[in-house]
Amino acid sequence: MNYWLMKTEPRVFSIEDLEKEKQSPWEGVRNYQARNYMKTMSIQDLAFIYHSSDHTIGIAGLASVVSTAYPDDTAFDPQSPYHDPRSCLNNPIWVRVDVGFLKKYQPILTLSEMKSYPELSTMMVLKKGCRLSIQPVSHEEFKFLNTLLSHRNHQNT
DNA sequence: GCCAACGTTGGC
DNA sequence: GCCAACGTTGGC
Repeated sequence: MNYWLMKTEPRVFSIEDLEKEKQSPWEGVRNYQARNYMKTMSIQDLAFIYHSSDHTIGIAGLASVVSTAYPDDTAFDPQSPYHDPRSCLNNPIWVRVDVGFLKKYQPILTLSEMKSYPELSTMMVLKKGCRLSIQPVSHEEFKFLNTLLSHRNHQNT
């Protein structure tokens, strides 16, 4: 089993949206490195959902990977904001996976709080200028985060 | 809204 | 294959 961090702008798609929909395609990834990571995902992998470009930035929830990668057909749709004319049905460039809602973290584990833990200093998302929207998370990082987050959620529910 | 850091494009 | 110009990301 592998662990991931998946970025989203909550104004476009938030953890609340995923909670409502229970399951959703993770579409619109248009970066080769992120795509390649998605292609290596397995069912039951776990992914932190990270809210970026918002007034509250940080880890907002947890999702499970519920499908392996398959063609992202939003690339074929001229009406879609994710349209890419280079990608065609018989030779799709872009893929997506489906993710299922698991948890919402309240409050969000903010970026600035994450920066305060030396255990998380290796995380890609904390590296300055890292724009990769799908990031691998190490087992150690996951373990630390999971412990931290379940403790926090306990205190608040 | 600003702007640094990054990824992509395209001329050569 | 190099690299300047450009568009985008994302924290602040």
